Amino acid sequence: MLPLPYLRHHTEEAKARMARRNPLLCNLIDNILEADDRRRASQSHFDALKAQLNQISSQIGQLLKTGRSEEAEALRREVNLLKEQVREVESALKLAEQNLNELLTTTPNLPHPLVKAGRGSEDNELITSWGHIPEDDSDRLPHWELASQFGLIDFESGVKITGSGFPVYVNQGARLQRALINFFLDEAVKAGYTEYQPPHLVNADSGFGTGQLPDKDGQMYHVTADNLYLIPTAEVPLTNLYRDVILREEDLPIKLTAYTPCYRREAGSYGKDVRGLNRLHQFDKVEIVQITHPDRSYEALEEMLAHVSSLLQKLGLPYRIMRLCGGDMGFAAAMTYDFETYSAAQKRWLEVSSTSNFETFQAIRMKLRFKDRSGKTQVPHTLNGSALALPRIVASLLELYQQKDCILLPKVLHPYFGSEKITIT
RNA sequence: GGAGAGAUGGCAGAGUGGUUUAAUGCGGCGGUCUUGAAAACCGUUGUACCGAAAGGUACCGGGGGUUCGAAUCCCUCUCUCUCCGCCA
Repeated sequence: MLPLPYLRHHTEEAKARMARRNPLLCNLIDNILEADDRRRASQSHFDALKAQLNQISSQIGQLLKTGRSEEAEALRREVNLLKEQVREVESALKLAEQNLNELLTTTPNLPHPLVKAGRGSEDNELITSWGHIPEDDSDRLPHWELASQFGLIDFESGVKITGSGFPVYVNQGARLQRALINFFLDEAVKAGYTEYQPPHLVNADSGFGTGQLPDKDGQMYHVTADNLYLIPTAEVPLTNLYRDVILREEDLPIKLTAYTPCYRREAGSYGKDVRGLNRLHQFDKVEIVQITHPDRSYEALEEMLAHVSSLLQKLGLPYRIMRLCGGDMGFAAAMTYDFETYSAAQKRWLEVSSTSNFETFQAIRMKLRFKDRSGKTQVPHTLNGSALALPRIVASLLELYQQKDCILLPKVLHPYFGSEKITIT
């Protein structure tokens, strides 16, 4: 949710920022400000009438107490007109609040001034890249063939027991998942993140808090019998731990991490882009989340980028970092960096991490605040990033490190995997 | 799944129609005292909104209703706890 005071006092700046997402969204800001004016007028009107009514009510109380019931009776009759007015103004106020709320909750975040205007992924900015893309390559196998050759993943059984997009990891494939999860979690804990195991189902309030609802209703699996949602990312339960909380300034920054499976319906995608591990309905991911002082959130974002980079470097995977343009960013983000690793057989880049600063957008929705040292209530910034999402890492690893009869694993994984390589069994 | 109890401020816990701007205790913060600390004592201590301010309004799990007036009465929903059943 956008901060109203900022919109009021920096309207043109806000519109300029919003235009980076889509110029057509700018009039949303005017609509919000108009709705807010109407709401405030209603509020004043209501408050004044209610004050009058309260005052008379307590007068009646006093009169009754001192035995002057005739006067009380007279006042009681008089007040009916006022009461009718209150009723009308109250319903006007509720309507005004609803209007404003509807607008506020469906308006996306303002991109940071550094974010380029643009429509989609073709407008994203390349920030940096690392590692060497192999060029030999005619006989490199794609990961789904390697997975089958080495007996790592049973896609067909997944289809049978659930449906497409639900792979079954087998034997060394399952062990590799566990190795990567443990490696990522250990690295996050080393970097100061507190490890959590949150629920995989969340209620609608949590979905709303981080901005998945109402924006992405329909992309989450919904358990209708209990009105719960399967998490699309650990960001949702982790960040919502701090929903409706007032922190102290010295509590910041808060750094959280969790491994969870992620569940996404991803309706309407088919074809070669979703082959193998490219796009799944269920996948594993280690997530990192930070809650920071508003003055330090972009430092925290840099720190998170460095953390994710170090993971990829330790795995030896070539990657590049893209800063998303306004049109390609998610609903709640003010700035997003995507990490993409190179798929040596598919010869394309695969997104393995998305790391974002949401500024106050989620915190306002969640009613997350902190008291600064002077005792004033302020809104902190929230950030999160994948560190990392497993399937495309596995795809890149298999394709990059494949040999004729084995797949050599990067050194950091040896102790986790219990072996230096994946072999044919 | 069955039966019962309950939901009040950071916590505990009063309050069943009008000095409740929610008692009291604990905790927190400030002060007195002290070499320092503890104890004791004094003061202070929720959130949001409207307003330049003075001040006002709302909030006692959510929503609705009765009433001049609701934490308190009525309806409804949700959640929590206890016991039983089932169960990793």
